Amino acid sequence: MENKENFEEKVNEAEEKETVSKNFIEMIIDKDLEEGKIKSIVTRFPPEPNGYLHIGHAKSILLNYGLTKKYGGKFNLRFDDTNPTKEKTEFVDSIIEDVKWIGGDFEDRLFFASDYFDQMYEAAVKLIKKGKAFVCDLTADEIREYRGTLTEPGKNSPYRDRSIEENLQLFEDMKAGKFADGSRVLRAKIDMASPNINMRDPVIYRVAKVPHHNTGDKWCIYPMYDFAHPIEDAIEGITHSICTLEFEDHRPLYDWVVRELEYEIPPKQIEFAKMYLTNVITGKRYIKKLVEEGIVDGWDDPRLVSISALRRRGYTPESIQMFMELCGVSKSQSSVDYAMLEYCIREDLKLKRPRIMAVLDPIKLVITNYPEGQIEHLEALNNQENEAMGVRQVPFGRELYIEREDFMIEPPKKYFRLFPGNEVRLMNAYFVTCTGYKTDEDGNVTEVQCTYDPETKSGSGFNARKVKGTIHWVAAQTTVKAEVRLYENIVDESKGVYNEDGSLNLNPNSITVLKECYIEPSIAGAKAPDSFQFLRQGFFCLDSKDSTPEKPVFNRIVSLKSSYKPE
RNA sequence: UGGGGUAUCGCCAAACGGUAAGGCACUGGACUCUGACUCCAGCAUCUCAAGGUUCGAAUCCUUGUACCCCAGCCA
Repeated sequence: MENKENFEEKVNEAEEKETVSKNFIEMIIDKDLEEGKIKSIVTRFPPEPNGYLHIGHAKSILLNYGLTKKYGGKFNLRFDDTNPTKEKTEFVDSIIEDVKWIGGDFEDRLFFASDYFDQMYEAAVKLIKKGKAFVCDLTADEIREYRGTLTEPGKNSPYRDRSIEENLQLFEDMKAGKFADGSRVLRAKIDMASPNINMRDPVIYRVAKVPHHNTGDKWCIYPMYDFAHPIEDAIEGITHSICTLEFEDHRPLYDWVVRELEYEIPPKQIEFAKMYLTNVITGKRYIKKLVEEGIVDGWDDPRLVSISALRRRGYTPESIQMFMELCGVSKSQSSVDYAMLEYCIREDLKLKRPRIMAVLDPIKLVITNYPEGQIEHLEALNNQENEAMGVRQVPFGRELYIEREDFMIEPPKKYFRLFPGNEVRLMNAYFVTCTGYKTDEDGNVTEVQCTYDPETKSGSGFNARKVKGTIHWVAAQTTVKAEVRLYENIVDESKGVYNEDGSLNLNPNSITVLKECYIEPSIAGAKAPDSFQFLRQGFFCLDSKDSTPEKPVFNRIVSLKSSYKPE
């Protein structure tokens, strides 16, 4: 009796543990919903169009979008384009493409902060009228001096006590273009002695006679992030404005703006820790340099982790979504092992992609007892773990190519592949026994000779004897020639990311280009972004930039795991 | 030496006062027409440290320590 109860208790406990725990943001949302503060959630991804999106942005997109999927809310894409000196339409287009590709479905809710400039201007006027903002004539340097330091309070601007009327007039003049860039700014009137530097009368509007990618020359004054962002959020009815940790100090200012502007449903800023990945380069300065020096092939070089690079490398949106799910969300700064990303792409692709044979470093194998000129078509499963993917015919003949590393003249212990006298299985074909080999004058193996046993044909059910090794191959006559690019991490953290002089300690083997690879003919007709498992080697995709039907180029997305250790 | 954060396995990360989930990585073993996959087993007597409160502390209190962010008219 007692035992039975214990057992049931344990079962219940186990069931409880099945429920996935919520992250801290979901707890906040649950609470807000429960308390009736909001009826449903609205989130947003607010990039500034000043560059390409990378894996860190992917986390933000998927976090914000994922929350609205979970809670049945709405997700907006909003360009935070309040500084025309840094922004370009080119980036708007690439960001939209990347957000869609990664799976952030904003439906028809594509917005621009710049579309709210009128409302922001009105908001600024409202602050002035409340005596909560003033026009300041101090220069940028003077403002910095007046601001004080981390440990010393600042002091009030001499212009802080201008009358509301004068401020109103001056601000209107700023808008009318009567003042040069940098000559005057609008500042919030808060507290120059605040221990939080962001609260020391922050600048909220500046003059910049620069055309804007969206509003053209309509404006010559532009709002600052700290002022604009809460307004953008409020206008769109954002309930949870999720950003990264470095904005924690800005939250009091965010809340101040929301309060002074008296929004009915105040948006709430929540900060989470950025995603960092091991063994990758994300710094713009470094990437720019790598591009300029020709070390990488642009911002979408497959060794980089911009979204376009990941896409070109063969990562799928699903794999990246799985990755973000696995990583979780928290407030502790962390760096996720790149191996976790690799796990996700293998996991996503393993049942979805055909598994075919490709020889990357070919060496000829001649089956001396196989009829010359004969070509036989052998049936092969496209994916032995997913039979729905069907079968294909693979041509087999007397002359094949096998992987150079699958043959050794003098094998070490536990080497299961081909060596003189040893029998292995040619995958999808026959058992072959090595009978000899040829070398050139330097002793390099140029050809391996075997005999085959017709009884051992794949699928025949032959089981009179077994072999330890199975190797892949392609028939020499029908092969498709391709270039294959093998990638490794661009830096190795265990060896140090930086040299003593501050330059990057690059992995010299981050790319290996193999020009003469042979692939089974079923590959013909494939085009980017198609991807495949090359049996025993890894997952590969056609390169979207360089591959052509005449000269296919493959990128290695990720290798297969291997417990084989040579020696 | 101001303010704001964060510290739980090699790496992520749960646990919300009831006796340290899970994933990745790694290590064994089984299976195998991929040295893959899958399966099975192992992997924190302990939560930055030291005190304290409590029947009971990763969770509360005290005092420290380490790391991250902030002094743009950038976002």
